[in-house]
Amino acid sequence: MKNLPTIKKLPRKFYKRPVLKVAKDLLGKIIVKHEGRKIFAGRIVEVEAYDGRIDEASHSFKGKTKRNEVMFREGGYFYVYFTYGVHHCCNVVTGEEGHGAAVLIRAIEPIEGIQTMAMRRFGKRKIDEKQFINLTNGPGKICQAFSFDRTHSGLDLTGSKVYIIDMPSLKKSQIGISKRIGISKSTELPWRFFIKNSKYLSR
DNA sequence: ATCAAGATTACCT
DNA sequence: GGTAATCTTGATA
Repeated sequence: MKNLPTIKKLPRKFYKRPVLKVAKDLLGKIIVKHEGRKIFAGRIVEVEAYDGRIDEASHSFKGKTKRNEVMFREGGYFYVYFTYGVHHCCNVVTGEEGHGAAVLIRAIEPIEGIQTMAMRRFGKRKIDEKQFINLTNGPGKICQAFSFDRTHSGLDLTGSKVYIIDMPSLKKSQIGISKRIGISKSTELPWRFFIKNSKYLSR
């Protein structure tokens, strides 16, 4: 057997790099969640970088607290928080221990587990293909579809419950860059990255 | 103890 | 385009 693509989890080394590099490199990769024998998976199409050392919009900007403790670990942990009394958002911790940097996953192209995602998002299993783009095109929607909540915060992404599968790197020309969405501080930083032609973006 | 803000979304006009 | 929903967190007293 040769020339078959190898399915490989991203290793610790991938995550322990600077947050802006990890953010761009996460585009096109596949995030996977196992729930018993059910599997959920999707292609990451939009992310934002947060770096607590220089970025006032980051939860970690003012130092370690009970809520953001996971952000200060070494790269490769899953940071999930609850906001607006309604939604969860999920992040990938990057860099070395103590950095307080993470990548917010903002939009995904659903691949596996779509019927269950539809159930969680819209209360029914059968949805029109047209609605696929509304399943996971926002950070809160992703967490609803995948059932990510604070109990998943601190999971090791090199483990077997939630992880990310390596995929070929994208060309630079396929990646779009913009300011981040929904923040009120450090708004000028161009730290949102997305796959240019994707139909599954949050906006 | 109290309070304001929040890395959002859905639904309204 | 505007805003209600809903509750945790972190800051201040």
